[in-house]
Amino acid sequence: MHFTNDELIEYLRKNNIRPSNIRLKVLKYLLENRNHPTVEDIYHHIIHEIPTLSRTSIYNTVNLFKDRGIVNELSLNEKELRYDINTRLHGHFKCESCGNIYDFQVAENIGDGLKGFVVYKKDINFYGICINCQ
Amino acid sequence: MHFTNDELIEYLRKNNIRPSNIRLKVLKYLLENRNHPTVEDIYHHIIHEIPTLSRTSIYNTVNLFKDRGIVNELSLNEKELRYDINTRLHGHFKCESCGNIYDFQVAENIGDGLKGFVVYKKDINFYGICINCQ
DNA sequence: TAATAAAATTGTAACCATTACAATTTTAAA
DNA sequence: TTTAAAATTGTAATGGTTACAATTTTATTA
Repeated sequence: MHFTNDELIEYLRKNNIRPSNIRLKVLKYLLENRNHPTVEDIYHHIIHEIPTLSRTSIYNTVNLFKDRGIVNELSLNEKELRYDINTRLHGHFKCESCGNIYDFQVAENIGDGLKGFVVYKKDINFYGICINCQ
Repeated sequence: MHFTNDELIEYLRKNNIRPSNIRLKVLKYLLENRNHPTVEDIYHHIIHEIPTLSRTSIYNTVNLFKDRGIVNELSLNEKELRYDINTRLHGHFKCESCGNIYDFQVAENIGDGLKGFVVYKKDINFYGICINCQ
């Protein structure tokens, strides 16, 4: 999947995020890879294009994206947090053997028992051994 | 709910955990309160009964309980981890207003799409505003 | 265009829950 | 009692993330 600069700028503007060089590159990476990267992953990918890049800028960027609702922060019982550009409801499976993270479908009515509760974030994370590691 | 010492000892022995004073007190606290406490919560509750108690002992104990499968570790996007003596499948709802953590039912067949995957941990955590804080 | 303000970026230091580890104490076994 | 094993303790280290001030870049206005 490939996104033009104009598409990336539009994506950010629609979500009330001023486009900047760093933000466009982070967004592009998230959209074109969709690999639930850590801050370190993102940093290493972009440092080659922006040699003065600071890790703090990546932290600032993903936190801004999170506040604006265009990424979800994943806490998968690892040391580092991960970021997911896919904000539609889905589950994550982490293979403890190969480390891969798989998306899986989840019924929309999960948690419907919470009547009267306002839910604005749903984390569904499974752990185990994936089919390729058996 | 109240547990006798003999019941607590039996509970640990059945799960291959040598009973000790600290372990019995931690287990008793988890069973009788069921409030998803942090290490700090547990420590503060027991320090009155064991003045020489060390935080490390609480860390050791909850990690041992986790390894033996009698508690689940909850990562609810807080600084601290929490521990839940109820290891049956259920979801957690964290109210961002009052901080309360609610259990809720979850269909047993959630994640059945993961055919061929061995799942040994299921985390289902929701965040929002509870019915009492609206 | 220049001057000014606002926003973005950077780098360092601090934070702090958790773990590592060695020393001490307690418990169990012989 | 002796000895070994296990449990507990206290301190130091870890390391991802945040705080914050300084610098740079971008946008606005005269």
